[in-house]
Order: sequence, then C-alpha cells, then structure tokens
Amino acid sequence: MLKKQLIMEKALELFSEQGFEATSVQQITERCGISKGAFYLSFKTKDELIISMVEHYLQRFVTDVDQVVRSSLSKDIILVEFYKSIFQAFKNNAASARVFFNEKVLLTKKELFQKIIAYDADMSKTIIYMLEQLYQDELHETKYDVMYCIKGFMKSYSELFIFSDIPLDLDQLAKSLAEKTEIIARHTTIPFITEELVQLTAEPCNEEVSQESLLELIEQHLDGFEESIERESLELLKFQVENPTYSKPILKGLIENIRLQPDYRWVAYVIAKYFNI
Amino acid sequence: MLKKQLIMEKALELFSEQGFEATSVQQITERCGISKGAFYLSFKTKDELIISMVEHYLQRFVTDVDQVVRSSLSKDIILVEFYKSIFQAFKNNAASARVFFNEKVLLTKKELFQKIIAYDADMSKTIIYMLEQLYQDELHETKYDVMYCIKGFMKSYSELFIFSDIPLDLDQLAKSLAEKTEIIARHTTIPFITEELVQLTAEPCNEEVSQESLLELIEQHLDGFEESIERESLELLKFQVENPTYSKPILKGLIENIRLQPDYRWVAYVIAKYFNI
DNA sequence: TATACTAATGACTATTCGGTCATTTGTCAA
DNA sequence: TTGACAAATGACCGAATAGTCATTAGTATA
Repeated sequence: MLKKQLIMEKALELFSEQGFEATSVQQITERCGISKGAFYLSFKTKDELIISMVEHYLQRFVTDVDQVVRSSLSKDIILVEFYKSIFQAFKNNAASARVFFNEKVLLTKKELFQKIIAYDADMSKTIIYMLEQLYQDELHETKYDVMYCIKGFMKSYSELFIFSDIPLDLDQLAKSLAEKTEIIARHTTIPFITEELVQLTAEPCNEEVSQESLLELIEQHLDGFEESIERESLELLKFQVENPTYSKPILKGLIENIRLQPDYRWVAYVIAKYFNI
Repeated sequence: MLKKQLIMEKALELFSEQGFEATSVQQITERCGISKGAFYLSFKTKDELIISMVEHYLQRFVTDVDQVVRSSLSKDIILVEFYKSIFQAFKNNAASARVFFNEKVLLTKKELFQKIIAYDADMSKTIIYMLEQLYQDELHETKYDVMYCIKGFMKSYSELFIFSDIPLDLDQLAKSLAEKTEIIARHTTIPFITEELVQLTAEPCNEEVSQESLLELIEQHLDGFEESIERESLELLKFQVENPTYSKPILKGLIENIRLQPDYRWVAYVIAKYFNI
C-alpha cells in the first residue's frame, strides 16, 4: 500500500515534467529505486496507474471544495472561502494540476474521458448548489452562466499557479474573484447557458450511483479500517444502503462521522450523493 | 507545398482523435495515401510537423482576432464582434482547438512551450489594446483582471465547441459574453493582476522582433509571391525595415495592402508589431 | 528514343516500449 | 539450521516506432 503511494508520487513528478506518454515505466521505477517487476506487483498496467492517479487527485479536489460549500459558513464569506480552497489546492498540488487539468491526452482513453467529465460534472453541481444557497431565486435564468464564469475564473487564474512559482496572496485573489462573481451574479441579464445545454454536455455521465457499485466501494474501504466509531458508522451505512430505515438526519450524522477521516471523504461524498443529502 | 498542407490536414485529424504521441508517422502517411519517405521530404522530423502546425493555426487565430480589434468598428459592437470572431474560429477549427488548446504535451517540448506562451502573450496584448480603446482611463488598476476574465470566458465557453457538436447561436453567445465583460469592467474594484505580474508570467518571451528574423520572415514570404501590388508593398517594407524613411501612415498603408492576402496576414501582423503600428 | 533529373517508394535498422516470468532474496516459524 | 512462503528482481520478448536509403517511377528535354 505504501509502495503504491511512492509510485504514484514519483510518477506524478515525471508526468508533470514530460507528460504521460513520454514517461516510461522504466523511468518511474528508476526514480522510485525499485525494479520493473515490483511496479507490476502494484499496478497491472501503466494505464491502471494513471487511472488510479486521476481518481486519487480529482476525488480530493472535488471533496475539498464540496466540504467548504456544504459547511455552514455565513453567506458573505462563503464565496471567498470557496475560491481560497480551490487555489490552495492548486498551490499545494501544482504538479497534479499540470497533469490532470492540462494533459488532455488522457481524454483519448475512453475510460478516463468518462471519469474526468464526471468529476467536472460533480464540480458543476457543487457550484450550482452554492449559487442556489447564496442567491436563491434571485438568479433564474443566469445561474448556469454564472457557473461557467466561475469555472472560467478558475481556469484562467490557475495558470498563475501552474506555470510559475511566483508567491501569491491567496486571500487577495479569493476576495478579488469573489467580488467578480458577485458582480456577475447581480448584473447579468443576457443568459446563454440553459439547463438543457448543461444536460446535453454532461449527457453520458449523469448516471446515478448504482447500489452495487456503492456497496463495492464501501466494502473496499472497510478493509483496513480499524475498529472505531467511524468503522461502525460505515458498517451501519452499508446496511442502510441495502435496506434504508433511518431518517435523513441520522444518515447525515453517520456520513459526517466518516468525513472526519481524510482518506474516507470520498466514500462519504458518494454515500451522501446516493441518499441525496 | 500542397503536399505539406495535405499532411498537416490529415495529421490534425489524427492528433485530435488520438493525440500527438499516440499517432505514428505511418498512420499519417496512410491516411494521406503517400509513402513514409514522402513524409520526410516535407518535414525533417515528426516534431517539425507539430511545430509547423502550431505556427500555422495559432498565427491565424491571433491575426483573425487582431483584425477585428484593430478595425474601426464602433465601440458599442466591438466586444460582440471580438467574441464572435473567437468562437467562429473555435467552431471552424474545433479539431485544431482540441489539439492546440488542450494537448499540453506540447508544452514539454521546450521550443513549442516558448512559442505557445508567446502567442498567448500576443493574445493578451490584443485584448489589452481593445480594453484601452474601449475604456481609456476608466480602467486603471483592473485592466489586467478584466483581461484575465475575458480569457477565462474564452476557455470556459470554448468547451461547448470542443467537446460537442451542439449547434449554438454565436450571436447570442457573443452578446452574452460582451455584456459580462462590460459588467466586469464597469464594476470591479478589487484588482489582483498587476502589470508586474503580467510581466513576470510572460518573462522569457517579450523579446522584440529582431531585424534579422523579420527580414528572414519577409524573404521567406517573397518567394512564391507573384508580381503584384502586394509583392511590391512587401519589397518596399523590406527596405523600410533596413532603413526606415517613410512616415507611419505610409507604412501602415503598405502593411494593409499585404493584409489583404489571407496567407500573408501573419507577416503583416509581425511587421506592424515591429513598427509599433 | 535516349538521357537526365526529380519525386516517390517501402524494406530496413536501431531503438524503445510495455509487459512477463524464471530466478533470487528476505523473512518468518518450526 | 532448515524449510516454506512472499517479495522483489532484471534479463528477456514481441510489438511498434522514428527515421534512412538504395531503388524505382515519372517526367521533361534534346
């Protein structure tokens, strides 16, 4: 398990330096100080490695931002905190960002294409949720345009982190973008992005989480989870997936228990999605 | 010369389907219906091909947009026309966009990295020029932020063209984004991007056009340019580069003559940059 | 028709890659 | 010390790649 992490770390360095295709398994194993065979004990193929990496890093990104948005911060600082969490993530993981937000070669691998689009859709939903909390009915038609603008701000300003090491004032950046978002939300009158359009672009990937795949995910995370309140919570939730009896508040509480463990935030996120919480 | 274009066209198709690294020279020649040897008569290496392609497509993109911005359109429609030209380009060249705006593998090739950053800097300058024309002194500190927002809008909304074939109303889109830009420009009070920051990010590539390299570029374009007013104009400009005597209006007129030929817009653009016109 | 020249071919080479597997090394309990 | 098991190795394989070059096809001139 530690070996896997080592490989993923060193591979990330190399991918961000040279790109995925241009990096050989040999190079990865050399940088890790292990043999080629050892690599294939951890990952069945080179593709499985990149898929694992995408999952790992995008899951963290999505859950980090979701955490902020779902928190009960007061309305006047939530936008600032939202941007702060995003650019903090870019700052801490500039290498990942270089690889996963730019290397669209990944998109030619069908399996990954679906996944990346799905994570993007998750992010869109999170943003829309935030906008609904912030502005309720004030935004009717322009909701999706504001969302596109926010994503545009992210893409444009993230370059500062990805292509240079200039030290930046995250607070100031977050405040500046929060103001811009506020302005766009308050003044836009000509919408372009419709709900239908959003549906169309996300077409193949708005599939619900299936019960089996969720159970499998939970099962997977129960291994190597020592006896604790958190483990018990996850076990209870597993039964609830098969046969729901608890009320929403109880379910939410159990999910929050799990969310406390950083490595388990993703399961928490998916379960919450499953129960519509 | 025709062969080169055929190769670039077919290569673009393949790159946009599979990515650069994953496409072999064999595949390209097969789709062109030529032999492998014939490929190497047109391009010395596979890298030279991708570099030529980047030059070709990004040059057109930059000059197209610059054309609109420098035109004497009235202020109230220039923003709309600006966005229209950009998304028209995305629509017409969705394949190029897929390759050159997304495949950042290209950035790992040092030579290309410089070039792409340089084209990006050109685009930034064009946008800043437009903003200065539109708002003069009204934007002091927020000029560069507005520019970043515009680039963000481009990045975010271009996805609609790159990842789907949904028919879209370009006029409506341009109007919507022009409004957003207007709103941001009028209301932003908290700047983040400073002139210094822009300098830093574009550091290695704000080198002036050198006289020699410009002469070389002109020489290159004089070949295969039949006798005509345009050719004479270019020859006159060549002498002017070596020994400037004409006044700005005359220079500008000569440059405009050349700009009429679509294939020569790039030379025109570079000469104009050289003379600060 | 003969000659001279260019354009085009595709078999070939040297190299590199992802992935395998017989073998070795390390680590326990007995 | 022994033996049994798992972890790790790296030589090796087939496939694929970028790039070369002796040869051929095509064309224009005399």
